[in-house]
Amino acid sequence: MAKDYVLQPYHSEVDLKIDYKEELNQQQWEAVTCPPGPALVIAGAGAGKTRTLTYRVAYLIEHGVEADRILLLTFTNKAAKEMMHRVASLLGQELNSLWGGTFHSIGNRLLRRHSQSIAYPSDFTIMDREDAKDLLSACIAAEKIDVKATRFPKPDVVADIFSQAVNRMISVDDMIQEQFGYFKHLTSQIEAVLKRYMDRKRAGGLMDFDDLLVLWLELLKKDEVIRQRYQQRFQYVLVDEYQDTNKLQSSLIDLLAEGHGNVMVVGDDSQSIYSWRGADYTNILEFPKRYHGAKTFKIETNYRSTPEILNLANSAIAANVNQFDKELQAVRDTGAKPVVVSCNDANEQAAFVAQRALELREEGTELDSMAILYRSHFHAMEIQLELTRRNIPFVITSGIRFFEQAHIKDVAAYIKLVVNARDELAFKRLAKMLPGIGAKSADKLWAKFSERLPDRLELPADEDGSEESVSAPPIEIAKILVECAALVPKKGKAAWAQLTATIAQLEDAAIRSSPSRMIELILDAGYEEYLKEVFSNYRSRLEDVQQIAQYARQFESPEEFLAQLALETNLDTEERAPETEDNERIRLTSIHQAKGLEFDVVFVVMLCDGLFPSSRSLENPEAEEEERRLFYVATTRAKNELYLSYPMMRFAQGRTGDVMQQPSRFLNELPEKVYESWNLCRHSSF
DNA sequence: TATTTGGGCGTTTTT
DNA sequence: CGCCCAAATA
Repeated sequence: MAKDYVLQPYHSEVDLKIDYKEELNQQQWEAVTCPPGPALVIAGAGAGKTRTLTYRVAYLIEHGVEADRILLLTFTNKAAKEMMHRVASLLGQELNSLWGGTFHSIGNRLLRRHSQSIAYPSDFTIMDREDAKDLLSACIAAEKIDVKATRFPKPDVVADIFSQAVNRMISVDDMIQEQFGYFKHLTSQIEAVLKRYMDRKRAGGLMDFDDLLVLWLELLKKDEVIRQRYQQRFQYVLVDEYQDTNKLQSSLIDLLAEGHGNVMVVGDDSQSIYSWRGADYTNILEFPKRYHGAKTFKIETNYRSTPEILNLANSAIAANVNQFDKELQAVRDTGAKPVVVSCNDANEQAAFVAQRALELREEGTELDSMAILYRSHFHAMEIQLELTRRNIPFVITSGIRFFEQAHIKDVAAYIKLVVNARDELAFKRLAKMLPGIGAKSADKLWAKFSERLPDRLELPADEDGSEESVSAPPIEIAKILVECAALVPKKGKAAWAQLTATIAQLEDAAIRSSPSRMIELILDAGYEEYLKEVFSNYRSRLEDVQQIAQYARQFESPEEFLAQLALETNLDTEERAPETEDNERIRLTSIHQAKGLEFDVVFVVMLCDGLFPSSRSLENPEAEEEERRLFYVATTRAKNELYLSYPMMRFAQGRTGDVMQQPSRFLNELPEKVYESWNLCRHSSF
């Protein structure tokens, strides 16, 4: 323990670039300048969480800590980028040696360097959710389970069982006992699927998102040399959104900080909204117990919202039992009361939102600083239509993320196969794009193809933990494809030959060195034709692919490009194409994705019981509390104006006619004095 | 008969 | 968009 380790400024205090006392409030200042050792910062919504963390990093660096001794863990790529950017601009210098990123991206970085220690190739492929599901389906099929007769869980559900188990660090058996009791009798079969799934992943050099964390932890636990190396390297560990970490993530942090205990975690238990992903907010509640002598800082001054909005937010969260005591203090001047708007149906609600947004714009609020938030992506249907109809520009962070769209994944599959010939999923995806080849033929082709791949070399254990990876001699994929041609149905022969030729060109060293050139080649070699045939919106998809080619220019190898592609599931439109003109757009987003953002005006829509809170969450009180925290997150995004709306009727699926909706219980819980009511209903009988 | 392909319908939240 | 089932095709 570095008890008497005192931070010494590089220069005398007067020479520091940043005047911490001046730029921070008292509570923030205390956290930022605290001595080394464990620290818990409880920062309410809008209290300057990011600010505190970035100033802390700057403070450490200004006090002589080398940037590469700091590890900054965040929840989203966006948050990571923003923080790195802010620190750099605070200090007026680029900080390339500072390790900052999501848990998953840091895991990826470490595992690439030390893949030998966990018996993986360094060019392992990262699977997204869909890939993982496909592989899981294949495993269930291979187990010869009669899914109909046994009512075996769907691949989605199996994936969830596995994921929850690893993230919470419990066995699959326990996981089923606890939350999937109705599959108890299938436990041994589910475990058999898991075994097969793990074997297939390893055989194919594939990792799912969870593996990036699981194997990272395994690496540190097993390999003492590597563990000590990183424990010594990262003298300061800082974690953002700590309330959303799960057991696996907190174990990683604990292990890394084992020697020195210099961990600063920042979070807000009231904003914990990821328990469905295994997040456990007892991590934050019990941090002081786990880290003896931890200092706790509370930052409770809210600079973001008007007192009226805060008032509503505070009363919204009051119904929750499990939380730290804290009271957000408003410092802003009084503003407009939040409005609860009842509408006839979703169309009227959409009309209201559009209308109000236009009025506010007339009054001088830019569309850019307005957001429409909802619980689930499909709640935004009518609003999208209405905004399109009225020519109001908008950006939507949709349910399907940019890189998960079919055409992007198609292009990636070519590159993936060239990089990693054992990638079963990439192979099958390419095969199924050809005419006359469906799931069955793809299976057969893969069986033939994979049996012809050379055995993987036994990699020698690496004594000094060198960062160089051992590379096997390249596999000539095109050649093996030719050997499989006999199995291709007649209809697909020509296309198979073309695919073979394309792969051969991609394998060529000159092309292979540039992911961007690879993509251009894929387009020219027939993928553009394919796009035209298959998709009605060919133009926009082609543009997407061209944009990807552009984006790929910054990467020097396809491996690097693919890793980034897999981890940045969420790259925004703005980041892909920096806006040239100032065309302002209103933002549509799920509340989960709006976390950490703020807007002058916020509309929260579809506040119906059963939609928000979702009907599934009403089954247990803990889930309901989480939904309430989600509501709290939504309301605290607003700076100046907040509109909470709900339709009285909703078109029912399956049946004809409309179904009556009850306003959300979260609205009913609010004291009437905290909001104003607008009733847009034409029928006033209820 | 074995597969592929097309159409209809329902969506929690994400790295 | 993906999943599932029914019709079309080899």
